[in-house]
Amino acid sequence: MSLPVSPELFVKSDVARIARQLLGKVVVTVHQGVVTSGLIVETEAYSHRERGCHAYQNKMTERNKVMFLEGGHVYVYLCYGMHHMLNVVTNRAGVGDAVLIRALQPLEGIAVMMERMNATAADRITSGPGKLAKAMAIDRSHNGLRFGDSAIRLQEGETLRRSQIVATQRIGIDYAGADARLPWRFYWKDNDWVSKK
DNA sequence: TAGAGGATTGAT
DNA sequence: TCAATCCTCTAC
Repeated sequence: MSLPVSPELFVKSDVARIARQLLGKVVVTVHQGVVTSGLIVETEAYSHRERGCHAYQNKMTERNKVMFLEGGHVYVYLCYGMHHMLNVVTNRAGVGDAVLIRALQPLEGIAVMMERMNATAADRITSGPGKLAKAMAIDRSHNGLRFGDSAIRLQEGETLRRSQIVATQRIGIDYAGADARLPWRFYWKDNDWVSKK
């Protein structure tokens, strides 16, 4: 399947629902003519209404300004000085919501991804937000692009049943207090490519 | 303008 | 359990 994801998905519902609906979709990147792609198996929702979010209370900064573009834009930032995080901006322009893509199941370009990861096996090369960005050659040059750009796009893939989706609390945001306990991490049940804590 | 810390990862 | 690594944000 290579149907592009309808842009309406990113603006027509709340960010947690969109995070769930992104499971099974396909991320495709083209870097120096090389195509890589993977099924989304893990996501996290971030809403301007809670403390875990870079755009909490809709506060715009130099880093997060892309989050305030219309849903369907690409938000990439550098974490811990070395890892790039891939996010899908959601909601209408002016509202800072986004979905973090945390893990992929590789489809195309597996040999290239292994090479980029210095891996001798295809094992777990995209199981984690920093890893998948490196494997798919995603960096801050993608920040502010729209999904559908020649470098990065989202396509329809597999449709998951409700029973195949697990919701848990998000990872690595203890600073968010009670909001850290929101069940806004979604993953594909029993999928080997989900990141492990 | 200085200082603290982070939506992670991999090695010890 | 801890270091790597650098950009961003906050406070002064």
